[in-house]
Amino acid sequence: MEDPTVTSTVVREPAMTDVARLAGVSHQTVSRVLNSHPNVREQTRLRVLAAVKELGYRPNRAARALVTGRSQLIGVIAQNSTLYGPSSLLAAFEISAALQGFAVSVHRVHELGQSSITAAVERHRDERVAGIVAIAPTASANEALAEVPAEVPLVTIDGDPERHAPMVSVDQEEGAYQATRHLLEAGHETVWHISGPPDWFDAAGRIRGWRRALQEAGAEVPPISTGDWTAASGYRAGQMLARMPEVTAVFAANDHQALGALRAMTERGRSVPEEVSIVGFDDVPEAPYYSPPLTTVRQDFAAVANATLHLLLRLMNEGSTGGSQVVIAPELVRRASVQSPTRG
Amino acid sequence: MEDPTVTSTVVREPAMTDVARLAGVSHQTVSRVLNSHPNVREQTRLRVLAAVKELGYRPNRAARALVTGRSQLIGVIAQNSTLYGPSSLLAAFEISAALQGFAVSVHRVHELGQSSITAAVERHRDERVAGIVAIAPTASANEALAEVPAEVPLVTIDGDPERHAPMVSVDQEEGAYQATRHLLEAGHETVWHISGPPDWFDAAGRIRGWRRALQEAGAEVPPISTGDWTAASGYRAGQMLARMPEVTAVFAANDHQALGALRAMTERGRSVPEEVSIVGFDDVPEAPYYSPPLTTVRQDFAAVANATLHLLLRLMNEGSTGGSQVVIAPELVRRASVQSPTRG
DNA sequence: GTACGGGAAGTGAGCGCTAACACTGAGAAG
DNA sequence: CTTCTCAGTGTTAGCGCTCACTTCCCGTAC
Repeated sequence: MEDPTVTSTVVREPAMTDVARLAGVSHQTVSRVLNSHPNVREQTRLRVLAAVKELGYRPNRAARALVTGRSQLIGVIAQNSTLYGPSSLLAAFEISAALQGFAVSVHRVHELGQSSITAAVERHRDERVAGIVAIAPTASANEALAEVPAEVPLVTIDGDPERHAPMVSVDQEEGAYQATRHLLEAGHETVWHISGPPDWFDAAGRIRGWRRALQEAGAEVPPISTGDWTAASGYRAGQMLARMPEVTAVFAANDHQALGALRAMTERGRSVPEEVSIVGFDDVPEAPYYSPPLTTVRQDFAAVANATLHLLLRLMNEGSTGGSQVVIAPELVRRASVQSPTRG
Repeated sequence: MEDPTVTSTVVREPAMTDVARLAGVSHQTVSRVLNSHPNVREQTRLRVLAAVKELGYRPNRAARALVTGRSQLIGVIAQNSTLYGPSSLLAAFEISAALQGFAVSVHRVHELGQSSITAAVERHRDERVAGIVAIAPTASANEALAEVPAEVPLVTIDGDPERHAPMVSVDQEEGAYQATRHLLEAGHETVWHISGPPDWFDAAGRIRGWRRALQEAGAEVPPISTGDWTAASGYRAGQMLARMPEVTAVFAANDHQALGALRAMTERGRSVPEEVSIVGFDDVPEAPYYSPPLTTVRQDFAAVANATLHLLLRLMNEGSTGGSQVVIAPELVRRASVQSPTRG
């Protein structure tokens, strides 16, 4: 039989008062040391730190969050997808945030409808996150975000540029413009486009850039094939385009659609780039190994993530930054999928 | 001039007591309603719910976490990568967790060394997460995890099977075995392997499966080309293999490496599948659109995510489940990159 | 000498919640 | 009619922190 008073002693994690007792100071001094406040004698500071280490003390962030009303947590809303762009972005953001000492709480929504976005925002606010980042590439998502009270620090990625709110995005229009110009300059009479889902701002921006380049060059603007970012949709679009002999240049709204189109062309015996040139968008790591290696437009996701975090940090500290929007420039990457058309 | 007592009133978020006051009950009753405790009269319940709605009350999870010692948060440790496997897994897990009402806090580590894993665990424990999931595909990561105190609910994905701990993984060896058998049955004398990084358990398992299939068939076990999961490394390995006429069948440890090898073969004029057959692993969404469409092994990440969550939930509720390990079976997906060798 | 200033601490309250316990009243059991 | 039970509710005490305030002490100015 053991001593009941001993067995009943719950093994409690050390709290700030335990550290204080060991260091021979008050809990307030421990708090000051841990939050690197000034006005603590160096000698005291070291004594506290030693006690922290000895006890293996771990500050309770829940308690801190309770009293300050803010946790050191950034809430991210992303969609349920393994699309290259959004998931690269997410990974990059998590890295950036960790570097600044923030943990990241991710909430995936299955669809970008208003209600699920709103629910995700609510969930994050329950958690008393310090700020929210939303990857909101569609209009419906942006409508939901517009309803979020202004006091919630919120930065949108790839959102509606018309919404006057803190936002970071890649200049899709510019990227698409460059891609299309590149094909035009290679000598193609016009460029066909396999777009992304039209309710995505990215897709719309790429369409605008493509169209602007064609119009500036006085080229015909052919009908658009609409895809859904998947290789499968690019393949279906490619099957159509492959049948039309006048198609010599295709700009796909992302690399995976470009791959699908490539495959369709190959199957139909239209060689790329000899007969048909193709340009993608994203520069996925595999793009150099497609057959042929894909010319594409690179987006700098790390830069987007960084800009997002810094915008959010400013928002959290200063309350408001107006509707500052950051736009990151994309970059054309030339590989082997573009060539001058063989004159009939 | 306004009444100073009014102007000094800070706009505070409604707390449980505010709801209680409005509903004419005690805050404890509100708590009971919100946590769906029994022994609350239906009529009272409705009154409370109405008050909650009217005030837009949002329970403070930090306060709850403080008193219960646990948040409704699951901490995930993943590596800094956009590798298809890990990121699909992560996305799938976030979905599963959200379905069960858990938020997910993700911590990305840049390397899988002991110190960074330990730091990530500590960070999550600070946060008082209810449980931790670690995607820990290397030995060093597993060593760090072995140090985690047993009272922390922890489930490892793709970890060291030798470590007697709750773990979920895909049967890599079986998948590789099937892939290799498939090539052997097509008539190839032996199968060359482009492996993943050897310190990854997945890579090691695939090597074992490949070797077992060869040995069972009495085939020669050729030297391994080691890759790092990227298409670039597959390409480099492929450049070697393409120069060796005796190479007619290649099993790449993932689809991206397979793509790189494919590219190298094509560049060297060795047609796939006519001269060389290739099998990958993962079944990335783009695999059907490679040239040729890639035969590969599919991993069911949603099943892994689900199993992980349920194991973790059991661990959280029951304290221990022994070292239960769940293994998910992979599935061979036949496409066009495998063919019988052309007899010289 | 007294007064003052400010660095270096400590004290007490309270953030919003849950757990434990106390209480109430109505119906069942004796 | 008392006693018991138990559903339904209230009361109280913290959880572990930070914030606002107070206290102490020493150096300097007058």
